[in-house]
Amino acid sequence: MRTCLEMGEKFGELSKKNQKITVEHTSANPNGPLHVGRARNPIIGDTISRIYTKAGYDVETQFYVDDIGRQVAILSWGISNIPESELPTSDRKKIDHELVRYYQEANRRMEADEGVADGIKKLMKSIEEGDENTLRIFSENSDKVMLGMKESLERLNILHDSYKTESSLIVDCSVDSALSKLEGLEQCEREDNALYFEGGEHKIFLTRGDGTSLYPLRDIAYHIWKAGRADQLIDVLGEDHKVHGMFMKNILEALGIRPIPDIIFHSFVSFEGKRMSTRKGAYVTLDEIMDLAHERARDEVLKRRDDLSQDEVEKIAEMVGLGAVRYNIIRVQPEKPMNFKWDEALNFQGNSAPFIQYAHARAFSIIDKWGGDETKLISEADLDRLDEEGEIRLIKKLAVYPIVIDSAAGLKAPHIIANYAYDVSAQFNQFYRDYPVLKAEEKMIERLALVKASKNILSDVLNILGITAPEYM
RNA sequence: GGGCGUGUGGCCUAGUCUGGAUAUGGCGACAGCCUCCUAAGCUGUAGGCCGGGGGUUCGAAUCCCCCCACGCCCGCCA
Repeated sequence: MRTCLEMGEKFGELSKKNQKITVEHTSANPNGPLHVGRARNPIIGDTISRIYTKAGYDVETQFYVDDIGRQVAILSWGISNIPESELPTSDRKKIDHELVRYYQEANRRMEADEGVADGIKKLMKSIEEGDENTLRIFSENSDKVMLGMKESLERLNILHDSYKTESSLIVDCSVDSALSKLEGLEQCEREDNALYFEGGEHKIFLTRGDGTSLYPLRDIAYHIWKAGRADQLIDVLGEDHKVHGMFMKNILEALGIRPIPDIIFHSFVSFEGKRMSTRKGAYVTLDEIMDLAHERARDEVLKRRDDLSQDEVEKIAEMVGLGAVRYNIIRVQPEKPMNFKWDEALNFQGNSAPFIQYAHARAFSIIDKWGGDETKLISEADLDRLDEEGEIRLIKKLAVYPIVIDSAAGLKAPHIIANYAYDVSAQFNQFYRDYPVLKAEEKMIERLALVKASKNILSDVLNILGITAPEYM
């Protein structure tokens, strides 16, 4: 515990590894707003990045933008061919919400009308032929939707360090160079001039018969590119990419590329038993749930505080509401299926973010009321005097923090951090109930030191979860 | 049909890699606790043949085999 106090926020930080890790996450098709089904990916990716940073690695997070794929082609066709007057009104004034209407309507028309399908095919073809005008249109549309997604992610405290567009891999010939490497592989063969990789009983097609690239090839090019810039790669992918991921690793291995990515697969968040779909418009958007969480949190704040300014109320509502959303998703192992339920996502009690935030606020409040010199706690406290059961239990809980970081990183299991945060909070709340601090007959300094150490860890662990630690709530 | 994953009280969940003693918590329900540092808290009660069956073992939620249910994938889409 002395170490914990002396190190402050640095406690739990593992030795510097001098290793660069690139974490790829989110990488959602820029065709519309992020929905809750997709939100699991960025939350896992961002948390794992923060865990690795804490574990001593140099982490870069990256969003792989599919700006030339079919989804953007459909979106672009819609934007160029459908007048806004033929669309339903947008559910909110936000660029990704507005543009997704074109995507959805284009999908509808594509199914009903072969001419539309052909139009979209034509777009795909010209992008593959390197038509600069089409590329410009695609990137513009993709950028616009990305703007909206970034805004949503930022609100959730998720920022990518870099973005890599698929088109850039074609333009700089990374795809061509990957292709020539692959052609030399004995597992690669051609069928009607289309190159494929033979893996078990599966054929993974890398190019079309006309020589244009397919997603697996471009993804390999991307990973070769990434491998040249990092010591370790982590990808966060949905479970629908399992086969793809496995073959990509095999292919990279066959090419002798290193590092091979470690892939964290997560299952989807379904809604009312069904998978969410951007195309069909069957989803709850991330924006929607963030707004609702904020509102719910505001109600809760107002229920118990009448002494705060409106500004303060809104600030707390944002911290608490969004914390609840992030926590609810990260607390469960990635591979477990989740069924989205409003009352769980907006749960503010028990195993939830507000519970942890509340413990932090309590700890902060004690230190704040005391108002002394915190640095003195380290030198003046005789920590051996903290020998009562509840004190010892809390100290032990705090002490394992570095081990928790290490195993969460090693197992690539962000939910371990969430569970730990809950455990510390529960233990702190029991300590809070059983042992007076400021009114302690003796041991006040010692207990203050323990409160301070708890507060440090709580705020640090919340930070790893990307959740704000409030000073009061 | 094949591959991968998931299955733990009414609901959600930890533990499964690395087997160990009465299986972890939460929500909900019920019963309590604010003259005392924030009750978004705390305490107690009820609720579980750990999907089913077989096996390995002194010992299995955990390892092996079979089966069942659910999800994802099985395109010259991504």
